[in-house]
Amino acid sequence: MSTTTTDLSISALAELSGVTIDTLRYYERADLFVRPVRRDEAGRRRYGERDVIWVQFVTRLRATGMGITTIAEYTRLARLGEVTNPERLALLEEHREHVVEKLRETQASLDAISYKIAEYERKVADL
Amino acid sequence: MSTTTTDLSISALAELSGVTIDTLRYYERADLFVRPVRRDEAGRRRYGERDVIWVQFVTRLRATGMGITTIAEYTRLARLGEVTNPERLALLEEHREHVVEKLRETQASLDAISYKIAEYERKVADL
DNA sequence: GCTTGACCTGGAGTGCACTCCAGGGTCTAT
DNA sequence: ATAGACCCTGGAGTGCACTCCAGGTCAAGC
Repeated sequence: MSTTTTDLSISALAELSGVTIDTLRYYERADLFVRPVRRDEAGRRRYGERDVIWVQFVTRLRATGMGITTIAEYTRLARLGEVTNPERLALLEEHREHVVEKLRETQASLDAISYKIAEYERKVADL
Repeated sequence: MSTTTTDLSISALAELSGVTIDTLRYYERADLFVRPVRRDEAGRRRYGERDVIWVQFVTRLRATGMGITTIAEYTRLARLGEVTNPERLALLEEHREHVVEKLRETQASLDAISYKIAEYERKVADL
């Protein structure tokens, strides 16, 4: 048995996660990995299973609008270990509130747009 | 009775619509008004009721992620009159699809985050 | 042994939607 | 008639999240 279950190149992780190679490198520079990304003998990045899971979660955070610096802060806490669980919890809870609120607003705007669409449908049909 | 029901200064419209003065001027440059914004004798902008309604709708479109150029296209169609109703309808319907899809994705990501929050709650409680 | 392809680095460039600025005009109240 | 508030213009600057680039290394296949 090997110490790392998975062992992906950057292009493999890119394909798997839907994040581009450039963005993966950018995330690394922005300190969004909990621990330094492993390298092979030639200096190429090798990602393990935990990296895959991490990137997927980062993607969730991004998809809900969390900024890079906030994710970096979350990552920093994760690096410090279990003691920071309460802080990480608080951070995620606050983010969730933002997202829920944003969803509400988007839904409200969508309703207004749908109303407008209904108007157009009526007008177009009446021709 | 006057020909214009409302007659707002740019700061009044800004306050009313929640859009900054600079952004209102920016929207004007970007051609997001159906017809030229009226000016008083001194060259200052005067907004009527239709402008208010229009800006509010533009805000809905922005809030749901429609880009400035697409709104400009929608505006261009509006300028051409009722004949473009079918095109405007199509444009809004396509946008609605995008938004609905985006909402779905955001909700899915939010679910993943909520799951993570539940994990943290469990861990923090178990201490 | 040489090409091909994947990868590396630091740094520059991009697109978007604002947001700010300098320098100037005008209206109102004191 | 002077101060202060509000508005004007063209253009520059900002923040964010990528995205691209030049120039180079390295391993594998022909």
